[in-house]
Amino acid sequence: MSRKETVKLSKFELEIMEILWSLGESSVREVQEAIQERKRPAYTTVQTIFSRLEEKKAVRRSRKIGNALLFEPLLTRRSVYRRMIDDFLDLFGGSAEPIVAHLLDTGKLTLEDLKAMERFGRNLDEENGPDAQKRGKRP
Amino acid sequence: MSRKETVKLSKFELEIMEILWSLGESSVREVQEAIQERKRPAYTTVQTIFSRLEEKKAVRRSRKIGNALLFEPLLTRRSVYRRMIDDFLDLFGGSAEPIVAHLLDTGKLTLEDLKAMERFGRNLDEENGPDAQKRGKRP
DNA sequence: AGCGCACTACTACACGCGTAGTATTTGCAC
DNA sequence: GTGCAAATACTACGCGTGTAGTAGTGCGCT
Repeated sequence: MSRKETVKLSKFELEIMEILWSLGESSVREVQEAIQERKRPAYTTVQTIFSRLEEKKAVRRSRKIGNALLFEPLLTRRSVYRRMIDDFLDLFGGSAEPIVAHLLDTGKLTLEDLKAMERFGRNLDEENGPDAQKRGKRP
Repeated sequence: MSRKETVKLSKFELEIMEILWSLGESSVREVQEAIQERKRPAYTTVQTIFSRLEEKKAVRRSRKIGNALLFEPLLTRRSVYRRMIDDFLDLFGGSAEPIVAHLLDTGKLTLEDLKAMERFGRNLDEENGPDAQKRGKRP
């Protein structure tokens, strides 16, 4: 029953995954440089996160280019979001009401948005592949 | 700009606050015993959380009954929820869309719910007071 | 007035996470 | 084939959090 399939990711780990999802298979360097300069951590810090993501089976070494490893995501954005949202809802006893109330309250969401969303379903990514449409494997 | 007025609470701290909000001014013992037996931690564990909540100015010692301190919340549920939800949304780049999509997706929320909520506004607590309607201060 | 039980105060510890340094390896250019 | 620049591997540390033990104190009953 309980969604335990997908491991829990920390805030920073999620950020790395987010970049991996958008770039697809990438090196540590590429990911590090994709982080906004203002909050870009040391190279080794990003490396550490990759190790942890590896332990968690959230990414895997896909291949090696020169002396650099390339990593690819093993989890989909969708599954990770599911897990995060479910965990979050649990904080409120599983009820979505407080969240939605707040969203409506602060104007972050309107009934119109909802109707629109229902009209033409979801736009989260599909179950597989990086969301970068085309980006041939670099040689 | 940024909602920094209200401090960040951990999962367990939130649970304690939740109980405090529903019971109003209470002792450590009362709160500890209000936790479902299955996951009830040691008395001193609850005490520790109270200390931390005190440091964070989330509660304060209101008075003393016998040798026991009574605590009362200093934050409203509403303000804490705001903070939590805003923090959470930030994880998704501030967009509510993935969350709502997921909620609709999993049936945790329907358009009907939304319409109902809009029809007769919010039912989070008002800006002050415990939400236990009547419960005279015990002598 | 004395004593015990409950409560408070203080201390501890392990684990996750953000953060990064140092040491070791290795591909590549010459 | 040798050396360098860059990458990897390993180690470290401080803070937050969940968890609780122990030492000290004081209210209330007899």
